[in-house]
Amino acid sequence: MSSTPLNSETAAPAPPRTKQERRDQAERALLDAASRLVARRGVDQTSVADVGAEAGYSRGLVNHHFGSKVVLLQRVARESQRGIVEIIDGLTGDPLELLVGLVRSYLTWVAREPEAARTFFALWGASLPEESVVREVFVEFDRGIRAKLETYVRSGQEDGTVRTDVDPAGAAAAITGMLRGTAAQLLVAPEAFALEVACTTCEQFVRRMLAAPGEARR
Amino acid sequence: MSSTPLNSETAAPAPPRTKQERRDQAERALLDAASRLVARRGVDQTSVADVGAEAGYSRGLVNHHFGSKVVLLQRVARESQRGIVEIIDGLTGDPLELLVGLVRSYLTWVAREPEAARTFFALWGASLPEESVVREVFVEFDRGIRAKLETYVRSGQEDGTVRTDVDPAGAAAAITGMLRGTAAQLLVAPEAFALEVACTTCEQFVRRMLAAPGEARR
Amino acid sequence: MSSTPLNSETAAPAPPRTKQERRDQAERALLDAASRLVARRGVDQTSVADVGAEAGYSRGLVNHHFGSKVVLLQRVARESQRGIVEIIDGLTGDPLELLVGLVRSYLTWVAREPEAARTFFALWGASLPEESVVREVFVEFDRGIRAKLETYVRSGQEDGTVRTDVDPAGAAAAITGMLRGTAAQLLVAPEAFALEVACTTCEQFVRRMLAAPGEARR
Amino acid sequence: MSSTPLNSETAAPAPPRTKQERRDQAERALLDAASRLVARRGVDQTSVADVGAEAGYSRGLVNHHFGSKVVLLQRVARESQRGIVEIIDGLTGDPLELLVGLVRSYLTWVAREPEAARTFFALWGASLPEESVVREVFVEFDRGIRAKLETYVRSGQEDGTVRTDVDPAGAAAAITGMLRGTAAQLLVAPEAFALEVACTTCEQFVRRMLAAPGEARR
DNA sequence: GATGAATGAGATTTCATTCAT
DNA sequence: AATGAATGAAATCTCATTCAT
Repeated sequence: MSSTPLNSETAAPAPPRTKQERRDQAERALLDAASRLVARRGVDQTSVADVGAEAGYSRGLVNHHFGSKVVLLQRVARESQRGIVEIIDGLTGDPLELLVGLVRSYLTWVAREPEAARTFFALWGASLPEESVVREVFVEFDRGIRAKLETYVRSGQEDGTVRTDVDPAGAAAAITGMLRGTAAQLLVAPEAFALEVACTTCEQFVRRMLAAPGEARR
Repeated sequence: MSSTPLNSETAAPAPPRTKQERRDQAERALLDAASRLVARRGVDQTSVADVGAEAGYSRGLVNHHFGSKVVLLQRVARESQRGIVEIIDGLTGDPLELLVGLVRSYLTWVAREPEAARTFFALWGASLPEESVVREVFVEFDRGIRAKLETYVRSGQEDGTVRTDVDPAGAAAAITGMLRGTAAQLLVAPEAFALEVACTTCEQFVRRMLAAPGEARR
Repeated sequence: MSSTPLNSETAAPAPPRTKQERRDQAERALLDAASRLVARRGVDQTSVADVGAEAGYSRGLVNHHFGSKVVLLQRVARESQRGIVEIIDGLTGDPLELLVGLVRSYLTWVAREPEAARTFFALWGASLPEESVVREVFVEFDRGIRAKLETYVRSGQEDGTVRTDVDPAGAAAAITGMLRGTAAQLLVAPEAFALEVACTTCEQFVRRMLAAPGEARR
Repeated sequence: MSSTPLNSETAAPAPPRTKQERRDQAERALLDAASRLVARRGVDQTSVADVGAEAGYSRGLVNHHFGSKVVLLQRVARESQRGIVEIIDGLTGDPLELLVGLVRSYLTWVAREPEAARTFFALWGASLPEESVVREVFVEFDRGIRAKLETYVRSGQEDGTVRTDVDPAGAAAAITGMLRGTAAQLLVAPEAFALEVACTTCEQFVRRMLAAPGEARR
């Protein structure tokens, strides 16, 4: 019954007062638990009861909060995409350097937060069959990512740092593909793979593909 | 539209005489059925009973032949990888042209045989969670693919068609990643995507990355 | 034939209020149903789905409550042993009379409650193969039973009612064996068998074996 | 086509010539294999396919030879009873000594041939539920065993070595029960049990129960 | 005589979902 | 808000049996 919220930042979250806070806290725990389990076992091998237990709650809480497993998965999928969106939105510099910089940010994210990355990739992998329930979530996501990269290519072409003989949409798709395909290889067999080499090589790819003749070559 | 059952190639195979023929024919039918269903619904949403029925046999035949679902999936995974191996092994020309040619062969394969490609990608997607039962099959496959591409890059460097400031292993991983990631985008949302543009852009990527200064630029 | 539902003991229990009550009631019903079915058909011919249905619940409830068939069977086995434990613990008198009295109590129990007895014997029978999942339950039970009887023999030897040239452990095993083997014959073919004669003869066996010279002979 | 049956006793059986010999040899192998598997895993956990394989033949041979699993089991059950019949029929001496001698023969048989004994006991155990398919085989067997022992008791009473205040049928049942129940305890937990002590004690039981006053006491 | 391909019923188990507490 | 008892569909796998070779 104490009303002093001391140490609320560093201590474990104090038991929240309001229903809304309790609700939000449970939802957060469920989403995190689902994320971990999806990364570990995959979408279909993760049960809603497991998610509840992993979150420290009951078997029934997922349905109570999300209504169905599909809704939970779509929420987790969208949350898993935020890591990548934040990377892209956090980049700075002129368009060419931004696109080159994306390579390193993306691939080191996978190495630095493999669990979060694996959640994203497990869900993406589950979207590849024709009738996947998360497919639509990734259709939208992919469209958004490519649109952003396309914009950067175009503005690079406008400010002269990017060659004009490159198709912006095609380059966006190719870069997206290269990063995702390389990151996936990394997750499947981390030990078979020199991150630093792959990273540097991908940077070269992007730079040589896009850099206008006047730009520095590496 | 011909109604003459003369064409023995397209008609249903005649009932085989020997046990071995029966076994082989059933196995073929089961693998093909499993491939179709995995492409459509994914690994976990495909039941062994469905596979038997889709193949025109009984519910129990998959276990009779393969012993378990896992064994079936690993067989299907390995078979699905053969399409890609055949593409790579079918390429000719000097190393640089071969690597550039790979791009078009790979991406048009996906467009030409989307069902076979989707089988491969659905299984690859299923290999991304940590505890996937098909993971090992793709670890080996990826290693083999990268090793082949690395060899091509090296021999290109030896015969002077490929720049020597490129890391062969890194380039192999990046090309593998680019093709796989681009193809996957194509399968997730074919309508969002101009195959020809993506194909041409990826060819540019490879050529600009690898072509030695003396080589023709496009 | 009374149509008044006054007798709350024999009527179906009222739907319970709390979760714990519901759980206990379901568990009781499942254990009783399993006991009946094991007596009738044996361990392996009893399916968990049958148990659920026989108990008036759904097919899935056994696994919901007990987790697996093995756990259920081990619970049923332990419960089936209680009838015998209660017989032994309910005996009174000096050690010799107690051991003689055990014979009649044991064998009339089999005749009086043949279903409960058959559950015990069906499970014991299932424990005889090398790899039986209930073997351990009977290893412990047998040890306990023999230990008790051994104690009675010893104290009879101490108070002079039991001959001292008898090995207590050996006598415990022999009595246990005689009762169990005789009871089993009774269950296999009740019609081939005069209970009263068998009972009297077994009492003679025990008395003549154990009675010290000063004790009355029958 | 050689006609020299050299070493037919010590060598592996020569490939038999006639169809009948081949048939008999296969049948023998199947029965032995079934016996081993029943002892190890029990009746229901033994599949006919396993029996064929354990015998070194094909999955289908059991049904080819015996028609059904039930028939095989009944054959195995009858064969498993032969060990005990041979023990009883091999005994000599006056009726009292014969019955006392039975104890040692029986219990040492269990210790000496535990696998054969366990086959018998596993099948007997399977006969205890009400609807067992081998029940009838043991009903007959028990009747036969008791009839034999009853005869011995009667003739002992006639020649004066056995007390006349003992019911012959009751004693037959009690002795049968004691031996079977003691042997079963031995098989369930051999390590918990001193064979020699149990054996000696059971001999005492029989002797004290049956010996006429003039007979030597031990 | 022997094989083993094929069937299909049935076993155990998992699990998303519903609902009373 | 949260729990967890209960359901019943569906999954994998086992297996006795049939039958063509």
